[in-house]
Amino acid sequence: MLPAEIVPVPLAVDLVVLTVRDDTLCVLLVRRGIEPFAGRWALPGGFVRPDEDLDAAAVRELREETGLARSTGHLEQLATYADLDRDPRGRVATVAYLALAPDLPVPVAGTDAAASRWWAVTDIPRAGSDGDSGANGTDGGTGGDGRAVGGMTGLAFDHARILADGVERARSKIEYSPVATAFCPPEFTVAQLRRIYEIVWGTRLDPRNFHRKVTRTAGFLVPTGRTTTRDGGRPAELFTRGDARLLHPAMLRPEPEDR
Amino acid sequence: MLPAEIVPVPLAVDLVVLTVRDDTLCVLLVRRGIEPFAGRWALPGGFVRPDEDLDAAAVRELREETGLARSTGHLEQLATYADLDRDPRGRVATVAYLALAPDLPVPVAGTDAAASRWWAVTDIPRAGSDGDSGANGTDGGTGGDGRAVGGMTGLAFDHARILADGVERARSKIEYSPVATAFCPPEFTVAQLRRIYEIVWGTRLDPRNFHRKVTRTAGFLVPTGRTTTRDGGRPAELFTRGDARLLHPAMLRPEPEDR
DNA sequence: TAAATAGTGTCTGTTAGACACTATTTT
DNA sequence: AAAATAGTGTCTAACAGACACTATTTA
Repeated sequence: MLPAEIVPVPLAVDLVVLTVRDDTLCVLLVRRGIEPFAGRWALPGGFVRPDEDLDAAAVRELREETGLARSTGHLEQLATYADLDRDPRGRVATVAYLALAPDLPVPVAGTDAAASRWWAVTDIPRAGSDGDSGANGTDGGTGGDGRAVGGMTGLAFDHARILADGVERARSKIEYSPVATAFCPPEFTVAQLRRIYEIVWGTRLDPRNFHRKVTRTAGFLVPTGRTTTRDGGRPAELFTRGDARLLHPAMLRPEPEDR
Repeated sequence: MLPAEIVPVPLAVDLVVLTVRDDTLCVLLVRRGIEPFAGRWALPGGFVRPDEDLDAAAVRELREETGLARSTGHLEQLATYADLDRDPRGRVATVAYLALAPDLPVPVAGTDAAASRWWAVTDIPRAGSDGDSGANGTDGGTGGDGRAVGGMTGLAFDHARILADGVERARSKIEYSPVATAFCPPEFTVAQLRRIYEIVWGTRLDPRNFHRKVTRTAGFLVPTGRTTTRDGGRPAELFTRGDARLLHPAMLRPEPEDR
């Protein structure tokens, strides 16, 4: 039997769902419809049901919030947060997951969310703003340098920290694994993949060296033989994801640009 | 208020405490004194107290089980495990931590553990064995290839999987961060550090190239000016840890040796 | 034709791996 | 001196970054 003095805690999963759209790294946020933090923006998530494992709960939440199928994109456990004061209702432990997805149709409103939308990670709503200035969609220009995640935000709970951890994980993981392809549609060009790296890292990459690098790293890309039709330019070859799980050698993230 | 249908779960932390001793990568295991799995070997750990955060619980358990001070070695969150069937008492979520420590004196028996000792990670007790064949200490020769973590083991709960995840994390983390120094005493030689890499990776490294690599990677090592006295050989310079948190460029893990 | 994007080749500097060689100790 | 370990230098192959150049499309 369990010792009597143990206090069990409610167990939740929260999702950092990232995508690249309109040349911006975006995260899916939902506006909370209930207390605590009613009206504030938060990461999508919910409590783990008594009959499901953590991964199953994350997959279910992802489907409920985005309609994303299990096989699309990438999903991995990020970290667990259980600080005593992170939820005013008392201690709640949340297991955060990181999801990377291709540009999706407008998200579906979840069960307990009044609304949901994509936010540029450099332009997270501040405390006090109602966050509707950008209508539904991302606003084109980012105020930041393309790398930082706003420090003082109005996100509910400790979700600003979880988001920052998720973005940092994504930025480092595309260095040594091919998960950047999770941001791409099933078939994609080298230029599309390069834009992903440039946007996630906030840097510029030489198109020619990038092309050589990704096409010659074993298992990264599989040529389909097909090409895209383009407007003004040579058609690009289309690729699908290879079966490599790690990149040897890794992609090198350039030093941050001074600008 | 929390929705009524939420079932709170007991929250524990478990530690994968690794060290290098007698030229072997070792993990600290405790023999369980109480049910479930009484008599079986398990990772040290315990339930999170109502008034402490996860990191605090991990630090407390580490001190209780090993006497290890907070500042020694390295401690980081590994992953969270909450499968429904991982504990016969019902669902228990455990947040696993990875600790890397220098070779320590014989561990102290914990509060609810009948005994504790270091085990070579390649020689984890099997189901059915009582695990006392090696007396107190690690047995010199490893049966394995120096890399695998025994698949079918007799560890309690899902601790074999957690241990495997922890070892894999350690093996990859020393590639791109200087945490291998956490296995070393406060002052150490290049050869000591090289043995750490060789033992954790299960490979041989060229002493001369390794020396050049670690001494020329900015922030990895700080020379103290002192040297060791040795028996038969030129005295080696002593170093302390540098302040780098990431290695640029990373250490390269050689292909596994065929032997 | 020009403009635009895709893709190849070439040069150079850095670094990893192999290994000859020197340096400093104990026996 | 011999043995042992520490540390440096040198050569070569792989690879990243810079960038000239060719290829294939649309307007």
